[in-house]
Amino acid sequence: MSAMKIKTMEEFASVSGLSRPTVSKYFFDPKSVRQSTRARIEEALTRYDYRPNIYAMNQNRRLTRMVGIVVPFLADPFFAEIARTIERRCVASGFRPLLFGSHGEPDLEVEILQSVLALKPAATLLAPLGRRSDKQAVAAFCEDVPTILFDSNIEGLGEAFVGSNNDRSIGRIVAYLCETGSPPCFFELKAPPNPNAYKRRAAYLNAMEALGHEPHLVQVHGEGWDFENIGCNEGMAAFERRAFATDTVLCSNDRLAIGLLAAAYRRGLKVGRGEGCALRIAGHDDHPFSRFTTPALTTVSQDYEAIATHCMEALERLIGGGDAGPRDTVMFDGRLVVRESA
Amino acid sequence: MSAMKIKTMEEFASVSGLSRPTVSKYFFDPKSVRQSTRARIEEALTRYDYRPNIYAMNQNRRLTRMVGIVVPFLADPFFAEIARTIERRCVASGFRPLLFGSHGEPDLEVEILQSVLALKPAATLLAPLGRRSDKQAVAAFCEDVPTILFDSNIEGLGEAFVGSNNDRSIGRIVAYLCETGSPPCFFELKAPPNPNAYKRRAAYLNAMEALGHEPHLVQVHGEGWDFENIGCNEGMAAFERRAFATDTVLCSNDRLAIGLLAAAYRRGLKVGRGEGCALRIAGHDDHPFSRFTTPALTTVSQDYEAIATHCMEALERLIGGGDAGPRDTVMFDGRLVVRESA
DNA sequence: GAGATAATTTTACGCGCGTAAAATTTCGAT
DNA sequence: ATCGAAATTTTACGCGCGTAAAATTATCTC
Repeated sequence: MSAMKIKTMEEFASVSGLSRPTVSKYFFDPKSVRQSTRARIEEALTRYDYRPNIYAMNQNRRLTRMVGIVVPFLADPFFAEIARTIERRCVASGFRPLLFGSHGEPDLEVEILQSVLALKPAATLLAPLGRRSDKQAVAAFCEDVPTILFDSNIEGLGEAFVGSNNDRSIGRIVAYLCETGSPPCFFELKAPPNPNAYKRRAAYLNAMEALGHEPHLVQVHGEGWDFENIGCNEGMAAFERRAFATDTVLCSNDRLAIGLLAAAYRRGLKVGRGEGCALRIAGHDDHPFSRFTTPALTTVSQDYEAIATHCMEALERLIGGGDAGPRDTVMFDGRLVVRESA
Repeated sequence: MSAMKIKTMEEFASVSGLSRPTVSKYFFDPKSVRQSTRARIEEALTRYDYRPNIYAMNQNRRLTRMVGIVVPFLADPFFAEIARTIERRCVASGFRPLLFGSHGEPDLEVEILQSVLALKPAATLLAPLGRRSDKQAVAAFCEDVPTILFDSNIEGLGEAFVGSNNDRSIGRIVAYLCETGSPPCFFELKAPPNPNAYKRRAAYLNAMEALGHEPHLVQVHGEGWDFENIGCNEGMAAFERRAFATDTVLCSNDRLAIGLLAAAYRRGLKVGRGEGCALRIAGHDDHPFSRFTTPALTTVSQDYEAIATHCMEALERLIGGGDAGPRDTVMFDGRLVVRESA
């Protein structure tokens, strides 16, 4: 490796004895230059470690291989996990993912979309904030960048939506809970940030009605994404005021359930479905750590791999095929994961 | 808002009746143009929603306000949390953070550093993979970009290191555990990915020796960052073979502890320091979810806020002051967080 | 109101790279 | 060895923007 630092493609072309555009062609597709030319470039590459500036490339390439991935909250393990899965798939398909978290803030989401736009990505996978999103700004972004929505849908926006069928997954776990014990109450935020929560509430009400049980919503106050904390504190308060009409609680998501589990423990309530248990608690999402709660959390697994796979398929179709076709909406069924807590 | 879409600064300058460089000056510093000019631009800004392309800006600006933040694994809540804290501080100080996770892969870390370099960031905050990092590549990066290492140190690299004093925090919790019950065994990976783990092991051995107790390392096999899983499975096996010489276990980090907590539960071992408890378990880091385990995890809190604050201070000093000064190393003391598990 | 000086804007060029069109080279067929 | 088509490389220009230097405009004196 030579000591001389090569910073630009011009310099690198010069030391390989070629013109810059030829080198540029090589970096776009090594097979697009003559074999002997390729050998010269690759020989130079062993002597100097040069790599093209990706942002300068993106500025000019008609089509980049960049993919923007935007999620509402990266410190939420659910989103961290799904983002990780999608990122891996992107890399495997030869794309360059760039991950952003909106920190739950609509303004930041808009700003992120602006800077994703500046990247000229081939496409973007967006899990919008949802209710709080600046819909106009998101719509404007979708005009300019082929966008696939995931996790939470904003009707009519983007080329596709990939998510989970809350209706069916909540229906399934409600049915399971009713079959194996008393019908569940539903523990949730009164004004949740994520639209899925609304779908789940509706799904719970439907499912209970269909099974002929009276629904019990236990709605607690709380803002933001600090779900475990809300679940724990508000759960304690709910126990205090005997808010749960039955001994079974279905939580709107696993993070609330983890909080409620902690609250139950503090109240001395044994959770589970065995002998001597005072309470059953279930969640939704199959959060990466739900397997390790004590007791392990019964939940509905969102199919991370299937969602990621379908996102990538939709993405490749979007990039490959010229005609967009109608906006397609795919919702995967959750898988009931019976563990110890319910 | 006019229907016409403004894409470039040229276009925007044209509709504001000015030349592009004037507009460029405005966006660098609104006060740098005449008051009347500024008014014209801002009036135009209300009619057209134009924003400069940040990547094109970065390509040319002598100094950008970009800050690269690189962590080894974003799906680890510890890193997600510290990254979030630092990101917030960056935004508050008027920087534009760009967050990357290496997915535990040295190759990806190198690639990320390459693309961070292309961003021409004002500085970079890097939590390196550590043991598995390509040290040469990291060193080359540090030559080109003012870099502050955090969480895990690579001696001599970067302008500063900000982290936790493992020696003192492990010393503190070992002392606490010894005072309040039997001396702890130390539960860890045999070949951990993160260098802090080695420091903690050494600190444990030191602390035990200083207190006149015989140390007991329980080292388990496992690769990667799936710590809860390793902690649970290997913890089960360790219980099986009675690997823990005492009834107290200090885990190398909270994620292992969360796994071990799950293993103990499955074995029917009651964890805590009260009556009828079979085992005490403690961790290290004060992982965001450690408050919500059952029982709540006794641990040592890393001072996220202090680390983030000092990172930003070092960053501003680095950018502001011309002379770098000697590499400064700051290590914050952890805070003993006594909860229920030990 | 003319001339000098300071503040501001514009011109001209550059950043690192992509890409269409022109120029060159290569290669097979004669 | 010669010609022509195809493959390849180079020339020339553009992307969206920053910035130094030149040109313009505003401000101040007398």
